[in-house]
Amino acid sequence: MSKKALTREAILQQAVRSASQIGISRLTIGSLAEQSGLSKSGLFAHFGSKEALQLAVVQAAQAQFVEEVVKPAFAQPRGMMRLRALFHAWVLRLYAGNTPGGCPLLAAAYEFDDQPGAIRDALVAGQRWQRDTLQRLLQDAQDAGELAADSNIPLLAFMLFGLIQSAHHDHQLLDSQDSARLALQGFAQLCGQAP
Amino acid sequence: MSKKALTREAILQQAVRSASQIGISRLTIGSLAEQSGLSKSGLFAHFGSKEALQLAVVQAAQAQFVEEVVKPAFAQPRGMMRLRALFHAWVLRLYAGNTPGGCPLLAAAYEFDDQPGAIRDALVAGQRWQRDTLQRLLQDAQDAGELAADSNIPLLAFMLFGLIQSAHHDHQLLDSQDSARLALQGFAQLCGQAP
DNA sequence: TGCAAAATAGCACGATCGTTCTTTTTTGAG
DNA sequence: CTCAAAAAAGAACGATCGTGCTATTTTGCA
Repeated sequence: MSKKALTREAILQQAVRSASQIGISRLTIGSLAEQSGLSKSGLFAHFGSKEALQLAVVQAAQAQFVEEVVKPAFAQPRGMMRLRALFHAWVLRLYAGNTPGGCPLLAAAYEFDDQPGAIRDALVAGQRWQRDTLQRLLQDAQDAGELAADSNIPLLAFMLFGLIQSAHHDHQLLDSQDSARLALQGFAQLCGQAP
Repeated sequence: MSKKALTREAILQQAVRSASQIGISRLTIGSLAEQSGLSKSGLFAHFGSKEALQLAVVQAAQAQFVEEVVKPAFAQPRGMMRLRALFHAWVLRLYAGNTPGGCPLLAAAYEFDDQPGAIRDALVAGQRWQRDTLQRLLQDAQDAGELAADSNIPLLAFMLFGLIQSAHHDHQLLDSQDSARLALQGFAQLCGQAP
């Protein structure tokens, strides 16, 4: 890996952390350069524009999500085990220390939902892919007979994603201690894993 | 109502609209003054600081929520009817035209969850009150025998709020046509109003 | 090791923003 | 209608930001 790519990765890793706290649109070249030990122009040269930097941050956060949530789930056998692994990793990630300000992609969805452009497009594509993946795992579980045959898959995916957002909200804003437990309880109830 | 209060209300109404699109933290005195037909300093004099303006916007949005969602619900008889009225108004408000960029309070929750201060404090208080209200209506419905006796009230409130967020997300970011229907379907399923 | 190319630093610019101070216009009670 | 008080406007400030240009340092291959 070239020096340039290494530096770029270090910048983006720090940028994702910052973005989780202050939001992608409030990242500044100056403070990001300071945190990375670079000069403003040195950092700027890596991206060419602020919007390109922001787009790179979104893509880095998306790659991180795939690496930490989706890939481990696909290491599990198809069906309910894989579905449960996906959801659990998704929820527990909200409480891990790597993004102290919460999920940068959820925050970005609220930041950019009314601002057309490349960033919004990337977010939309990522969220559609997330939803499709979730629905595919639900369908697999249903095909394997581990989910009620009359389950409404799109509705279930919609509700499971709501659990994620509710957990994020209660944890980040309300400092709720049991938001993770509630999300997992909700999953168990919706997917018929508990009475 | 004095001239000052009238002007202030007009400013805030426009500010809430803008905040729903660009977020509270990116409101600027200048553009807000232009939209209100005032000068920068003229508008500024109404609030004294940008943070005070942002706080006033939060409070205005909260008052708007109470007016449009909570009060109409309390016009319904206690129990499932009132609960259903609250949830329906809450969902349908996401699709009304008065806040084109979605719910400013949900967006603000993601914007300020990592920024201590008066604004975050106001958001926390408002969200706790929202949740408490929702749980109280759920409890009333359960007491009236219109909700399963073994329902987990905090979990139900957590999941219902997730439905709201999921509807908001799918509508604002994914331009989903059936997000409102999914949220109402979810409510019916969770509150035992449908098979 | 030498050296071209790549990476980074330094500096300055125009624009924008929040805020302050002073002046002008508008309001509404007597 | 008068006129003091309230409301709004105007101009200017320091700070910060994104960006472009040029110089300097660092890298990695010959």
